[in-house]
Amino acid sequence: MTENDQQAQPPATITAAINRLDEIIGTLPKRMDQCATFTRRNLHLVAVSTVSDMAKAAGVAPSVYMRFCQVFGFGGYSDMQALFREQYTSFRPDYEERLATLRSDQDHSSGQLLADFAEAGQKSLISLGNSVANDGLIKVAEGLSQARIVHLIGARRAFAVVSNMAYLLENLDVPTHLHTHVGHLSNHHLVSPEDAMLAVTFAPFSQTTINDARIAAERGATVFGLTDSEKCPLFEFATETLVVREHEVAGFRSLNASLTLTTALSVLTAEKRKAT
Amino acid sequence: MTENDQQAQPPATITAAINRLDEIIGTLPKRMDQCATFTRRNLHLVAVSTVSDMAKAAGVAPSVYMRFCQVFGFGGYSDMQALFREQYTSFRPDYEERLATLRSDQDHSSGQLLADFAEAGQKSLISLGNSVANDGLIKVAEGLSQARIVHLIGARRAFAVVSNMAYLLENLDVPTHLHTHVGHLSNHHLVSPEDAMLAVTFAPFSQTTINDARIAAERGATVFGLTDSEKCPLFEFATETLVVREHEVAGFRSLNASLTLTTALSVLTAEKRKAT
DNA sequence: CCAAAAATGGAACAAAAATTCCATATGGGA
DNA sequence: TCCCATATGGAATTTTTGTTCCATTTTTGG
Repeated sequence: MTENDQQAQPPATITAAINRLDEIIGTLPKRMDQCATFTRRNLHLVAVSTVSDMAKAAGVAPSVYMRFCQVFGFGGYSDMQALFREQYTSFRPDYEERLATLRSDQDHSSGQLLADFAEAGQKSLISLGNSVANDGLIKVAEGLSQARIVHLIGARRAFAVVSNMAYLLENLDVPTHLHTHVGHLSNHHLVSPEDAMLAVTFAPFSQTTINDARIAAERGATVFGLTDSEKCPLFEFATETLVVREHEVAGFRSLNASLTLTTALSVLTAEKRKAT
Repeated sequence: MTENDQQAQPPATITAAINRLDEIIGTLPKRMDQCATFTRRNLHLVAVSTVSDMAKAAGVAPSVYMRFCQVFGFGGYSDMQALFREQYTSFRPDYEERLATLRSDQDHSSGQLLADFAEAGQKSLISLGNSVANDGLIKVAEGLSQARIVHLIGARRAFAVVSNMAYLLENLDVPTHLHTHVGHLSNHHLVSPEDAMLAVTFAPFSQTTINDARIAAERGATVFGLTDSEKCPLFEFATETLVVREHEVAGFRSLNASLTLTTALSVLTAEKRKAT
């Protein structure tokens, strides 16, 4: 009634909550401010934590955190948590409706598609863990780490894989050359016997990639391969070829396993390189 | 003792849990199978739901869902939930520690590193289920499908994402231009008001990407964004900006969620385009 | 430096959730 | 068809969590 009542209505959205937090931080008593600051920095924890968890993490008593929720405008912790949990569930069709979807299995229009791709990605990552790639992975990392320059080549679907690896290796201070064929320059002369190449190609295999890899091998470089099939021509001349199995949705293969593998490979390579 | 005891030890990782789910689906009694199937498709809900929520959503009694958790190998729902909540909290406390581990530890040179990255990928894909608002995805797909040309731009880490999307869209017969700055040509004149652009940039944001996107917006094109932070400058002028949360291992963020999202987005865009 | 007001932390209490139990239903072999 | 093993759903129980209360401490203004 006076004028400075603690905000009566609670924030209706996460954005509003963040704004309000930024407003009140600094204006609160010590312990309450700890609550506000901690919460501001760990918004993602609210949805999955209990009051005691939050209070303990913020370094205050549960009752203080409780009161903080009220000053914040909520009825209590449960109300505040509800807001943060909402985002995980609200935009989705109702539970019952989802169940129907789950049965009919025909709906491809909305989030089902995204969920399907996510599922395919998950399966790819499981296969990756189960596959025997580990031995080979070490060998390839070893080989790449000893190279003067690491040459990366991959076309079409494989290009995202090699370009990501080029980015990682550059950040890890490993001399890298990403072959792109810009201006139809093939850069074969760049490859020397002290170098190593990683060629990535998935079925149906890119003739250009195979050719370039073969030429690199002929020039004396160590060639490694990454593919999704035992029939890959790289097996004919590559020192070591890794095979990843990607799952697919309606003909669209994911890249999750390949990217995860090459990320690990990049880090391993950089580590081995520093170790020598 | 006989031979077919229900698995005694619970899955220790998300990957193991998904794997085990895929194994047992189909082998369980009707209601239990509903639990398994629903959970498999809604992994992201476990962390923020109660048993009753999950049971109701799966269309079974809470006690059945409870028993499902036990057959699954967990002591109860709480245990299972703990595994899924871990991902929200685990990376908080000792990020430093993990980095140190990465440097010192030798035995991760085996498959541990790969397993860690795979695990991070799984978590990213689960988060994808709740971090991206479904209607945002639809809006972007809608916008891209109506464009004369789809312009894609992304630098550094984001480049793999846009180059993959360019590959997909091309195969789906959607006119696409991937901006690459080869020869320092910026191609601004290519962008017309009938076009749409998808700009991808992750923190710390690429100034070039932001600039090009802003210029495209000024030229009248519809600009959409994909990023990993609410602070992304794209929010200032983009029509719609999607946010994905990627998990990381020792500072290396995965790209799984982003790639999965853009794959779904590509397919959706192509579908909508054909529908008109 | 003192008194009043505000803030704090712990313990008590209430609400909600997880978990178990048991009576009933269901399905598969004799 | 009947019986037995197994599955199921709802209600009872236990545990955990949210919330409030109050004595003690700290801060603020005179």
